[in-house]
Amino acid sequence: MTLSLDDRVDDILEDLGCRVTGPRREVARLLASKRGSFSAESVNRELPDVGRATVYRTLKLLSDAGVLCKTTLPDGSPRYSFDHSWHHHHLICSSCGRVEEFRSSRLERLLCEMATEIPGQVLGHRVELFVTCTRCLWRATPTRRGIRGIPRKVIV
Amino acid sequence: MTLSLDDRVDDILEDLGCRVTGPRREVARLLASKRGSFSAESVNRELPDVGRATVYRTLKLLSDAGVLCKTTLPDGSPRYSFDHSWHHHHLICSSCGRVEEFRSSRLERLLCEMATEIPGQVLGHRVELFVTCTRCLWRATPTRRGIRGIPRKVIV
DNA sequence: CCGTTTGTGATACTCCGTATCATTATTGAT
DNA sequence: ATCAATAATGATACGGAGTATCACAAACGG
Repeated sequence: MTLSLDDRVDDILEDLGCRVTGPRREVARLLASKRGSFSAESVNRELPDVGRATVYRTLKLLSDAGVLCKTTLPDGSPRYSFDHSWHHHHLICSSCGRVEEFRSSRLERLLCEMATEIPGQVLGHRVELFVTCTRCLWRATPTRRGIRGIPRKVIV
Repeated sequence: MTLSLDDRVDDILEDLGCRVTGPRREVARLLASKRGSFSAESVNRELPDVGRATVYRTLKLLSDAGVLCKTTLPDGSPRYSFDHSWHHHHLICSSCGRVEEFRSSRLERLLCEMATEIPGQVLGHRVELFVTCTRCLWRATPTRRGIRGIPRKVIV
């Protein structure tokens, strides 16, 4: 049973030594209702009573706190999504912008090894896979049988 | 002997079926003098006689043509750098923003394998390693003996 | 050298994010 | 319960990044 952000904000803010305020709760309540990824501007639009600066400040706060994480779509536009606290990477649909998480221990091990061979001090990494998600594939060429039969032409 | 962008623009533009114009040559000449990565706005500032729109248009043109490639710094700000035409990834210095290229066939093979296990159609990928480059490490703790002795605490 | 086509630059706009700053709300202490 | 210290807010304005528009200028093929 995971509490939604809506229920956890107060604790999160207290843990950070921040004040629990109305606007921050409003942002959290809205975010809790979001599935997938969203833009800062959408949050701003959907909360006309909360100042723009406060929206951005709160998103940054929650990102720094590890509650949200920020991704960049292939076209450069930023998206926020929930960070499920374990180290992960993103599967980004180039078509609809949907962001999903993935992780691969093999990938992590390899990157960790590579870090020892790289000049300078490696601080972290980011891996993004650009995909057409199953939903978009489906929309493009709907088949009774699902996505079976669609060629997997992997360009990497 | 590699010709600098300065010398190649005319051919590149002709290959693309574009006209060879003064402003485009000016941008190319400036880019040729750049080392590492740069922002669109710096190009704009350094070429007051070339319109802002033209600068952006030319950068996009050269990016689409595969001459430049666009990276995103950890803070989200875009940077352009030369694309050395082979598939590669970026080593980004979190401290000074310097961008270097790297590639690892092991990494490519792994990502290619992973693509078959991922739902949806994988179109491509992006891997970024965030580092403190040797130059910045050196500036932080200069030693007679170079960067030897600096602990490699890899957080991945 | 002339007309078609492409490119240019000024302007204005959107989005994303931050700085400033006077005003308001939260909070710990009383 | 009240109060002062402090943190947060929202309005405003700004900077960077990028695109749309459109009258005008340049390129180049014939």
